[in-house]
Amino acid sequence: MVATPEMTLKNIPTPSLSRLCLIYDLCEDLTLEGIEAVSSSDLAKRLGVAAHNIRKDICYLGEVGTTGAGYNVTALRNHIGTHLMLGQERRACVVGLGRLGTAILEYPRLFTRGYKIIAGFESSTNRLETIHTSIKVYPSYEMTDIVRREGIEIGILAVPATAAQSTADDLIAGGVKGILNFSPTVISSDKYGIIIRNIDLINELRIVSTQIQLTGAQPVQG
Amino acid sequence: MVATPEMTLKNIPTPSLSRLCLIYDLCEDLTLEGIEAVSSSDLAKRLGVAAHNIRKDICYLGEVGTTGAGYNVTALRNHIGTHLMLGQERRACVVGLGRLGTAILEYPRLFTRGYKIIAGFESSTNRLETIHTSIKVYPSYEMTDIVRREGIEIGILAVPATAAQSTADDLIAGGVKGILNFSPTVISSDKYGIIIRNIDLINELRIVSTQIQLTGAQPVQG
DNA sequence: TAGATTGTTAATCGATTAACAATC
DNA sequence: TAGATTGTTAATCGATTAACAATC
Repeated sequence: MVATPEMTLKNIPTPSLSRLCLIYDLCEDLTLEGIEAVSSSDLAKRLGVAAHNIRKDICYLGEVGTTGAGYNVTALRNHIGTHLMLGQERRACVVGLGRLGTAILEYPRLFTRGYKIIAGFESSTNRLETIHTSIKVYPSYEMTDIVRREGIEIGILAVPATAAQSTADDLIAGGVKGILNFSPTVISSDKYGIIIRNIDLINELRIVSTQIQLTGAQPVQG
Repeated sequence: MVATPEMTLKNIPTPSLSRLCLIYDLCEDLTLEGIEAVSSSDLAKRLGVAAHNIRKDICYLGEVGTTGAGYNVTALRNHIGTHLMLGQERRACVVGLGRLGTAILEYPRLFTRGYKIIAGFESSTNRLETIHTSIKVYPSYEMTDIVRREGIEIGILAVPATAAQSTADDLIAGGVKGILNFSPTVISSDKYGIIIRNIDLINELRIVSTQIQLTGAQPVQG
């Protein structure tokens, strides 16, 4: 790619960003499988998208492939990792240690993929006492302080809907830069530069349900 | 909305569909809070989007509001529920009963929002013996048969990456129409009418990480 | 060389935003 | 009435798809 001054990484569409992250992780798997070279159509097949879509995504980060011969897996991974700064360890915490929260707290893949869970937080002290894990857990009122002290960048939220927004505010007060919210309500922040992603299990199921209806049977008349 | 023959529900963009499902659930919460009327800007504020976006979404389903007075919460919920057929009970199963799978299996909100978990499946018989729940659990080799017999429409996948695609194929062989995949790999189906949504925890964290970088510090030079 | 495959521009498609007439 | 707010069209913005020259 010929560098154009107006063209910065900030212009990369979020869907492209998501796919680039998937490619980054896929490259690690490919290396473990002993595969050293891939084409855009190989990657496309694995990710269920079109090959030109993949090429366009990679193209946002500049040239890395070889015309006629595809991509070297290691080079491609390094290329994406460098540009999107995915190589560095990220410090995170989990808030809300119910079933979902504890499942995330001890998910081994987090560590192997560069996410270090520094702490867990739970507002119920009774509940807190029943949790046995190698990761340190604290009552929620200590959250803002500990987040600041430990330099935690990302908060993973798994609290009830009613607590979600105030918990998010506390995390942001402690200095987190991003929140991945699994609580069943949309949270937001007006503060500049805070990244929030809302993932609601029920809503994901609802989307699947409606798409089943809409692609299957005839739609109801309006 | 004046009905146009070309305009079917199939044309609704997926992001709009997602927001409509959120509004549907939000209406239930509003009713519980005793709120009977909302404007598009009220809804927009709660969902963190623009008000005209909300109006446009609702507009896909036809008129339901009152010019100058907003929407009746109950009427709006019924309107969305009827058109997207969200009112009916949906039969689902969970495959892969590790920490995440069991957390989903017993998530109480599923039932209250219309999703009935009929069964859980796990390939390890040792693991299967340790699970104590009111929901019936089975070894995975029985999955295709039970899915067919019980008329299960949606499969929720929480298995390791290596097992994900073959497990999905078994679910589809049993007749599921949709799959919500939390396994850390993208799954797909060529079969017409099968809806698949892939949600990868690590990738969601990666998207947050990259967006933190891209909005925060200056981007690296390419 | 011939076949394969990237990088990149242009064209198309899709989604959001703006704007405002209608009207409660 | 005056202020508020919907429904809907048109305009803009964003993302995907098509196409192909370059070249390994």
